[in-house]
Amino acid sequence: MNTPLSPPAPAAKPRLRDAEVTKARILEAAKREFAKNGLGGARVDVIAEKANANKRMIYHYFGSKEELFHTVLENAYLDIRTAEQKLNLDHLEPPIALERLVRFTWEYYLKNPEFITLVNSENLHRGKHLKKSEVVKIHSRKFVAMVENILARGVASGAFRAGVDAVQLNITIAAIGYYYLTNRFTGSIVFERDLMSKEALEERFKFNVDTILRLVAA
Amino acid sequence: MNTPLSPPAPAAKPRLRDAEVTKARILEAAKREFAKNGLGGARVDVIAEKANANKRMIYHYFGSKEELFHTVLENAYLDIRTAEQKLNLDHLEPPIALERLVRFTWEYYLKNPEFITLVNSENLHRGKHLKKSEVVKIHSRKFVAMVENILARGVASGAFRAGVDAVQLNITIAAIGYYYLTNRFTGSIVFERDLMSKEALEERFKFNVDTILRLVAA
DNA sequence: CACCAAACGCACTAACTGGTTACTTTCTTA
DNA sequence: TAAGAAAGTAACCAGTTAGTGCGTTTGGTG
Repeated sequence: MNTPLSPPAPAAKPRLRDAEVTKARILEAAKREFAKNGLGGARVDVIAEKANANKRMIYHYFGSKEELFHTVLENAYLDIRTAEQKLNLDHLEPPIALERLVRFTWEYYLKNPEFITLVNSENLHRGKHLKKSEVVKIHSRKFVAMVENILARGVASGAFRAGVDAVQLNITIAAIGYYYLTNRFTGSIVFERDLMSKEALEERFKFNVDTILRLVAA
Repeated sequence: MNTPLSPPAPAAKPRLRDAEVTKARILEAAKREFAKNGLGGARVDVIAEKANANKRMIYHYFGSKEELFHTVLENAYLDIRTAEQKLNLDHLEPPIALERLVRFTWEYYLKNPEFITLVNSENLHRGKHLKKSEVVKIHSRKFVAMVENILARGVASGAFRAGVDAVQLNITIAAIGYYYLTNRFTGSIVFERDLMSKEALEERFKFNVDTILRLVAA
């Protein structure tokens, strides 16, 4: 592509107009706005403003508010599934692998609170957008296979009991972190403790690891 | 109040205009509409129509859309807490009591799906409405005390291990049911199974009881 | 460097939405 | 039973919202 004397880095050419960069800015702003207010509560004008883009561009690149939401949601799923695959749990001792997975899930939710809110919003809409995303299903299959592999190796080594369903385990690992964090506001009120203090988060994480390991223990 | 010859039952006088009945109709319609579309997505006109009441009445009785939501949410919490208290778990064997609680929680979520969506909506708004509800806190304290009692009796009888925090246990019991049901749409897509079939629900319930009993087992 | 497609911006609209004004009808009670 | 209070209604308003028509600017290419 580059001539011998041209700058080597592709990023060295900062164009004033760049469709990809603008799209990315819109997606990032949309993720935040959708996460903050839900699909119904999010405002297209606010997304445009936060993205430092013209509202017209949103319709040019994404067609409609719903299609924009669809893209944001799909990206969010692909992001967490990709990160999970990078964990490389297949070569670890099964109990260690499981603890790593519980930790990863917990920390991912903590660092990416938009993920939780986007998923909640999608479920409020009965999963109508995600249904169309074949690519998400493919990635999810790999993820389930990963957990199945850990379970099978654990049973073989005698560390785990047999008969634990990988999907149920997956759901449970997600649940005990997700619920705590998505309901952190009402939870802090109902239980009259700050569920988000550093100590509370640490305590909950340990509790979660304990819950999962006891669940599969031989 | 009644003269000796007047009808004895207070319900025997069906008035065309009854503030309490109208309020109740509005609250019921609002619960459904808020649960279906969230606070932001719900439409006051739709609530009025579904309640078979004039929109003006909503503002007359509740002041604003947000105050209406507040009332609906508070009622939802009071309803589940009241039902929990009626379980009368204090005289049962601790493991039986815990299983009953897991079953109750699961079935309550199944029969009252609006509860989950209302709580999600409230958390999207950072708990701003529930904060004001002192009465909810009082009921919640009783609930935590109930679980503490079960745990203490279980430890005393040797059935449970010591050191399990009642609040963490509460959260976990709620989480494993709540997450499964609130994310039933995306979950059914991602895991490529119908999570809401009769068999799937039965399987999940058993898994949940198992999870909790293993968690507290001595 | 001329050209044209793609990127971008402004100003607009039709439909909607929470909330209100001004009014009528029904119920209660002195 | 008269009268006032409470319940209920219809029409309306001002601000907002997703979505567009159309003109302008930019940058790559022959």
